[in-house]
Amino acid sequence: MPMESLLETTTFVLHKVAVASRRAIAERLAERPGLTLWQYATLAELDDHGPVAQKALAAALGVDPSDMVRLMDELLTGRLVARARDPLDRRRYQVTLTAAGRKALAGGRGVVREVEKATLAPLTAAERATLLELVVKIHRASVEN
Amino acid sequence: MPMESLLETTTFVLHKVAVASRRAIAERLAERPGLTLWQYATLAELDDHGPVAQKALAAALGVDPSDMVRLMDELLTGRLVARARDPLDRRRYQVTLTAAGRKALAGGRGVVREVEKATLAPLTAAERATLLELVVKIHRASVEN
DNA sequence: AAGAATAGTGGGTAAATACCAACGATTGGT
DNA sequence: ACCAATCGTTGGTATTTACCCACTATTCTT
Repeated sequence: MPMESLLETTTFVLHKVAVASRRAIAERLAERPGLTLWQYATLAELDDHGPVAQKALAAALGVDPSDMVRLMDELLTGRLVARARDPLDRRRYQVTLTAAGRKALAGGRGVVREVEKATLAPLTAAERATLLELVVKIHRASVEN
Repeated sequence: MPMESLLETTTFVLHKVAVASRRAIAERLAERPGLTLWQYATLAELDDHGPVAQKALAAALGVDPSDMVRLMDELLTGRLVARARDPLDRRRYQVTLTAAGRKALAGGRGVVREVEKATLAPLTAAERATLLELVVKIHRASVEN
């Protein structure tokens, strides 16, 4: 049998698959709840880990703080998040999800679930779980330092 | 236990992992064999599927034909590939790997193996095989139309 | 109180990505 | 012979990504 060496480099295939599904999600996210992928990720992270400072948010998502500012601008004008100075350290903000933000997030989650169901369709439920487990394992190792 | 919803979206984690390892490979590829990621992929594809026309090459890699032209320019000036008009259809080229191209490809493969060994280190050999199998399965489905 | 460090901000950029339209040369259909 | 389609090519462009530096306001260190 032929070697198919390119298809044997995990990174290459991984990247192709990731980019494709990322694109699919971004497109459908843009039309329905009207969210950017990063906006969605920010809302999700915010929902996962309570009210946090912008910098912590940026670090959690792997985004430059200056880029997080502009992300916040968008979310604030959409009133999807609210900001207040942290009384304990008035340099920091405490960023919180608004009701509208929670609603947008819920819509986004629906889209993500839907698109992933399609892109991961070639896999059985067990395989999907395994895939997630494996990539999370890698991701965890790369984050812990 | 906390929900960690973002880490439960396969696409998000997949993308993070893919981008990170892709970057690592690109950096080391650039210094040692002096190849771009796309140049490497082109050489690999060329090695996998014999001499082919530029358009077929572009299609196989998922690249726009006009971008493939510029890729070829780089590979040609490095004499890593050679082109000749296909005698059966003189619109087409037949692109082939040169000895230098094969050498560069070999170097690239070493780098890729090395980097992947590092990035996939959190996984056992069996898990690495499973991961590759799963993403290839998804990729195949997305390519076949 | 002075100086160092930190959070957020604003302004900018270099590179990568992924396209598109138009064109010459060549071939296939009729 | 004519027209349509195809291959490679040129010359663009819009978007995304991922940075960097300098600055203000505030806090921490000593």
